[in-house]
Order: sequence, then structure tokens, then C-alpha cells
Amino acid sequence: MNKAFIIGNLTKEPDSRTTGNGTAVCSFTVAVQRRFKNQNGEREADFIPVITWRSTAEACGNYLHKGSKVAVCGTIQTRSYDAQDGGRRYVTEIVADEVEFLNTKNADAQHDEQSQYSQMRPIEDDSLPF
Amino acid sequence: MNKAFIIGNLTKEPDSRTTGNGTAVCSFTVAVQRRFKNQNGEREADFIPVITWRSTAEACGNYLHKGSKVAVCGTIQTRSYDAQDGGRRYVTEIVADEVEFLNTKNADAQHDEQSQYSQMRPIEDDSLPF
Amino acid sequence: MNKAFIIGNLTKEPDSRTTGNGTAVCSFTVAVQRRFKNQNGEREADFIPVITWRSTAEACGNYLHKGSKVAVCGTIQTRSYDAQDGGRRYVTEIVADEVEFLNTKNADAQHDEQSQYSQMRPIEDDSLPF
Amino acid sequence: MNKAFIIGNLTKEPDSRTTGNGTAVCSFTVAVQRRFKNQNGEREADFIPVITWRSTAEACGNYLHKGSKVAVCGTIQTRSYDAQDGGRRYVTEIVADEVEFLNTKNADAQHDEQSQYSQMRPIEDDSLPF
DNA sequence: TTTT
DNA sequence: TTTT
Repeated sequence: MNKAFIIGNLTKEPDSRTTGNGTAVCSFTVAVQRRFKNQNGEREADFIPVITWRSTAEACGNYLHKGSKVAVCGTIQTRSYDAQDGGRRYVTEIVADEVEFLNTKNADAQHDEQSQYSQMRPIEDDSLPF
Repeated sequence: MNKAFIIGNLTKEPDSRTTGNGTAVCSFTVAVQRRFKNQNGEREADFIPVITWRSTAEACGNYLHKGSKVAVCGTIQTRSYDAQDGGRRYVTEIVADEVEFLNTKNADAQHDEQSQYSQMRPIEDDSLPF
Repeated sequence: MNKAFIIGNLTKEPDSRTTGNGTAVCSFTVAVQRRFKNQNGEREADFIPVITWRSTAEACGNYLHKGSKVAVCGTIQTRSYDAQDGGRRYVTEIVADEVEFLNTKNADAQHDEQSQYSQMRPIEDDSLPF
Repeated sequence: MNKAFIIGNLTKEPDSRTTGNGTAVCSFTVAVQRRFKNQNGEREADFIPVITWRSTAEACGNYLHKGSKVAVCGTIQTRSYDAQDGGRRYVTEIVADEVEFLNTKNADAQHDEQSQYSQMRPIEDDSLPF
């Protein structure tokens, strides 16, 4: 078992790419407000890296922006890589199963549209733009 | 372990009460859109009863309405009671640990205010209206 | 979003069936110990119905028994039906995405085997007995 | 919202400490088996750092060992620190709300005892050894 | 490196 | 730096 759920806002524009074999990838960081204030009375945030694949990645790349509010459900994954200085670095990120768009800024029409896309993996509707 | 997370909309106005010893209770049902369409191409919903206590109940009673969008995290609880017809009935509901308000309908100012309230159990701020 | 996680023990032997079109279904109830004792100092349990499909159902039917300890991750689903007395009844159950076997009673060899099966949806190994 | 659930085994003996003001802390890494095998047919694991506080930390320090199986529910937290080489390092860890002991190795008596302890935050029983 |  |  390995499952995580977060709700928060993108810290930047999402980063959309394509792997060598043509698979869409989209990654971004979600700032999740902490529930309790710290000793200084400030509410801090946790900055959680998220990676999405395939149709979810395409929807995220098309509809998410810096500041967009999302709910993400997925698996916590860790990996390591060799840094330029020769040291080893460890990365923890959520590999998203589902991303639900919770944007309040957009017009309702667009927002509804987004919510639907976000729920639609097994895409059975050929009119979708991805 | 027993934990559940749902995002959806209130099916009705929330029901706010107070127990004999003065504890605030607020209950409502959340309609959670299913992720996949059924055989008829319709997206059904699950109707999940939620019960909240104390300051969370007060915030929910003050700020939630029919149609309000919420994220709820809590514990699945089952109980049974004797119906009027003499039969036994079983109820499953989520006892909320946290309720996050995700309303898009309200003005931004109010929405921000709500989000903060929703995060504030252990209330350390005396200026809060509950 | 709609996701639940529970850890507990089967209250009975699991109920294995097959639908008209040959899909395996296996359902059971999980008793989840509550975290806090009640006013009488007793630890109660919540009795949560679980339904599993396809290869997960087959593995559950083959390996689970009354008392087996499991971790279940899935979606909360509600449905209603007409009771014999003409009234309407509402059922809430978890539709399992994953079931992990946590049995302590069985020999280690068997337990390891079980854990593996439980993780194996997309079955790529033809030697599996289901 | 920020919640994570994992089930896995400790990679090492847990690390128990006490903060300046006497608060117990216990940290460990949990190896969580991935659900699907990789291209080479191996099942990899994710190595997820967990930190626990107070009575949970004491129970973990007393009862967990290298290889112990646990279920952890908590919050994903990120923090950064300055490494010796002058660079900045980022750490993601789960701050545990609950730790359930799932050990199969121990005698049943001890295992039952563990499960109970693990569920007992708000300790109302003065006979507990922590 | 951070968002509302 | 990794566990069964």
C-alpha cells in the first residue's frame, strides 16, 4: 500500500515533456498549506513534487498554470540520481493516479470542463483535445 | 487504520444541532462524482453521509450550503439503529477530521476566509466568530 | 476524489461468486478496530463491507478466511435497493482497488506468497492459479 | 489536505532521540514494495522516511526493529537544510499520525500487545510503559 | 527554486 | 544508506 492525497496550488507553470517513445509527462510542484500555524503564527506550506503521465499529463499541461488549485491522488515514489558534484541526491515525488482541477479563477464553463477532463482516464470520447 | 478522502458537493443544506452537553454537530451528505461513466454514458455519483463535531461542525454550519464543494478527510464509521418498523438499519458515514471548503461560487475574499477556517482546529485566534 | 484505506480482519469466510458474464466477485466485511476506547473502556470496531472484482476477487476467495487480516484501498460506493418490506435500503461499501494480505497465522512461506499475489493486478505470470 | 498511507518494512533499526525540551522523536525508513514489476521483472521498493513524535515515537522505539512491518498514516512534509558542501538539500518525509505494528515474526501475544499500543494515542492507561 |  |  502506498497512497497519498494532497490539495494545493501549483508553485509555477507545469513542465510538460515527452519521453523518447512519445509518452506525455507533466510535472509540477504543489504548495500545500499546513493545517497549523508555526510558533511565529505563520502558516507554512509543504512543496510536494508531482509527476503525471499520459492523458493526465496532457490535461495538466493544457489546463494548469502557476497558482492553479488541484487535488492529487497517487503513489509516493523515491528515486536517486548522481549530482554534478559527484554526490548522490534523493528525490521523493507523487506519481499521480488522479488530478482534479479545483480552479476558482476561471469561468464556470471552463471550470466544469476541467473537472470532467480530470476524471476521465479511459477516455471514451473522441472529441477530447488530447 | 481507517481513513477516507472525498471531494464533492453538499446535496442539501447542512443539518446543525447541539448534543445534550452542548457539543456542536453538523451533518450533511456529499455527492461524489464517479470517475468513470456507466454503460449509458452517464456519470453517476456516490452519496456519502458526513458527520462533523465541535469547531469543524460550527464552521460547516456557518459556511456550507446546498451545492458547496468540500474535501473531507475522516474515519469510516458504521452504526446500527432500530427502525420504526422494528427492523435493524445500518448506517455508514464519515466522521470528519478535516473539512476543506472549495467553493467557487462565493466571492474570493469570502472563499479565502473559508479556507482558513477550515484548516483551523485547535483554534488559537480569539477573533474567530465561533 | 474518493478513496478509502482500512486495515482489519474478515468477520466471516469471504463470499465468492461469478456474474452472468463470468466476472469473479468476492465480498466480505472487515472489522476495523477503533483507535480510541469508548466511555466504557472498550475498543469497538467498525464493520465495513468490501467488494472485489476479477483477479483480486479470485485471490481473495482463494486465500482469505474468517479472521484474516487485510489492508484494503478502494472507492466508497453507495447504492440502494428495495427491501422485501417495500422500503428502500441504502448500502455503503468499499470497491477495492488493492487488497494486501497481512495474515500472521499462516506459515511464512504461504504468507509471502499471498503478499505477492495481492500486489499483482495486471497478471503477467501464467503460472498463477487464477 | 495532505495525507499519506504506506505499508512496508523498516530498512534499519529505528533512530530514537529526544529534543532539547524532552520530546521523544523516532525516525526510520520504510521500504514499500511497488505494486508492479519493472521491465526486468523485479519488484522494486520505495524508501520512505518517517518521523514520529511523543508517545508514538516511544512505542516505535520500544517495539520496532529492522524488518518490522508497519502501516503508517500521516502528513507529507518537506524541509530543506544546508549541506556541508554549501549546497541546499531537500527532504520529504511522512510525519506520522498513526503507526500500526503488523509484525508477523513475534509471538502472537506480543504482536497483539503491539497492535494495541499502536492505536493508543491519548493514553488513558497509566500502566503503559511509555 | 516556491503557491492562494 | 536500504526491507520481507
